[in-house]
Amino acid sequence: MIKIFNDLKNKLEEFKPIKEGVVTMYVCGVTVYDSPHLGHARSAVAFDLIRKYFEYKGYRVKYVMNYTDVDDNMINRANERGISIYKLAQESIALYEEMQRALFIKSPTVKPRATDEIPDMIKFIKKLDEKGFTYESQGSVYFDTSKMENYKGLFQKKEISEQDSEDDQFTQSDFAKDKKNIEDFVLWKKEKPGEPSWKSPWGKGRPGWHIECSVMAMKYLGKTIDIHGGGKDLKRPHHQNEIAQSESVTGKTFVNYWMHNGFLNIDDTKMSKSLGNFISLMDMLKNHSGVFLRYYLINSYYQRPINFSMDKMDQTLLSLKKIQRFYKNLNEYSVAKGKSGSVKGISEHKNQIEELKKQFLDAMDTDFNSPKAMGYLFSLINYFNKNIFIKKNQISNKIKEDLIEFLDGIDSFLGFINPQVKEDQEESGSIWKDRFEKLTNTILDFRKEVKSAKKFELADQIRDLLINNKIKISDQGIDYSWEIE
RNA sequence: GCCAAGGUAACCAAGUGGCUAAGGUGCUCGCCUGCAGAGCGGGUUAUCGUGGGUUCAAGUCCCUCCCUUGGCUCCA
Repeated sequence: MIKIFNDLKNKLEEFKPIKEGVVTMYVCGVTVYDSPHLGHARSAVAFDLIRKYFEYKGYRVKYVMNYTDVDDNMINRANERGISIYKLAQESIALYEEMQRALFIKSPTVKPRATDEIPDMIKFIKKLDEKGFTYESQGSVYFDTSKMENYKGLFQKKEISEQDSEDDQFTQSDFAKDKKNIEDFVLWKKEKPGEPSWKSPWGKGRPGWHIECSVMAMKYLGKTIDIHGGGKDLKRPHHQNEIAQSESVTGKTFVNYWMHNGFLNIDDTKMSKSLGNFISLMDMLKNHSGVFLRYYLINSYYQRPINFSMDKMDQTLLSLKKIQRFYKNLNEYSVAKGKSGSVKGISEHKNQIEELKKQFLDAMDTDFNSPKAMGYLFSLINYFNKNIFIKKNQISNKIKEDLIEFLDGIDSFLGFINPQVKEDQEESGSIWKDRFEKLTNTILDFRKEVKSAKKFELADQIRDLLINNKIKISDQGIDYSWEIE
């Protein structure tokens, strides 16, 4: 049974899909005016993990993630660069999808673009208009939040008193005068010179920010969807407004479970270009593998903020290596043949393994608590190192195969236990890889001879040369193994 | 100012009422090694920001204060 922390109700709830065996999931995507940064990666990995975990548990997942390709940022950036917003979007989407591939993020089932959905948005606003939830002001169409009961209660923990609301500085906003209520939001924005626009019953203009998500979510997933996700910054007003307009149109619950991922800060500060601590994901991938970044992100509970800093990377990398090494050791482990092992011992090991597997899955079931689950994975590793790997033939082939199957299974959503698979996919057929391996082996075979002859000084020089070229050597007595750092 | 998120060991990070507060990194000792590293094993540190309160029982619930970060409306 999967439990989800529902942000709207602020509590942990049992997940019950609308349709048995199917999960409908909508996640607010990015505004495609720039290359992706670490914060985008965080959100993308968090919801990818959730999506894939559902699939691991046997659900069929319909996963929609939109691209916002028209808004002020888009228009400003396109004008700065002297290109169309369409071209800007194409470029940014390409980069975003490159990031997805690097982080082993499965492509969403549907990836709609706002500008392709404008006729549906106009229909949607018409319906809102017919039901009396809108008004026009200065050529734009607004949603009248006072027509909706409990609008202020959405995602709100504490009641704001009328007095506080009156005192807020934003009541002096330039746009406040166009609205009836300060919380009202724009559905259709009147055309401004030099901006892209579309025809509508209210004149030329473009859609407001919130409308696109409601329209696309309902179009592809239905009037009520199981899960809606996004960054914590979208809770209010974006998601609040999505609920308001969607439920006003349909009269039904829009979303059953709301989920929000925490921010990613850098050195205790928000990433921002003006502070110069903006980390582009493409730059990051030059020095760190996508597998590793994925692991780093999954090591935090999705709801919590991550405080990123470069010096944390090293300690995290070491723990990842431990997992990957375990997987390798397990595959190479000699199991008990016939009745050579102690039956009692084998059954004890089996019980311990089953218990830790169960705890791992329980942690994942409880709101996808990946770091907690990782704790149990390490307990499993430690149990093996301590009780099984020290001697041969401690477990049966069945136990070994079961565990490998389990690890391969969870790797379908973790994506970092067995990096070999992914690397092979990328690099298979490369003659350079083959040649490089042969060359390295030749050098190390030579070093082996040198060591046998006890010319240690020369052997150490060869070792240093290779290490300086990022080839990590592990000596086991006279034998060796190596890998690229 | 208002709103939101957070403050758990040297560092990272779980734990939201109930056995000795997961796990990782670091440090340290041992095994291994020609040596080093890597690896493996043992050991190691937490009055859970502060002060009160509720309870048989609180890191976990309520209140005070302090600190960090973010948001404050056609910015996402």
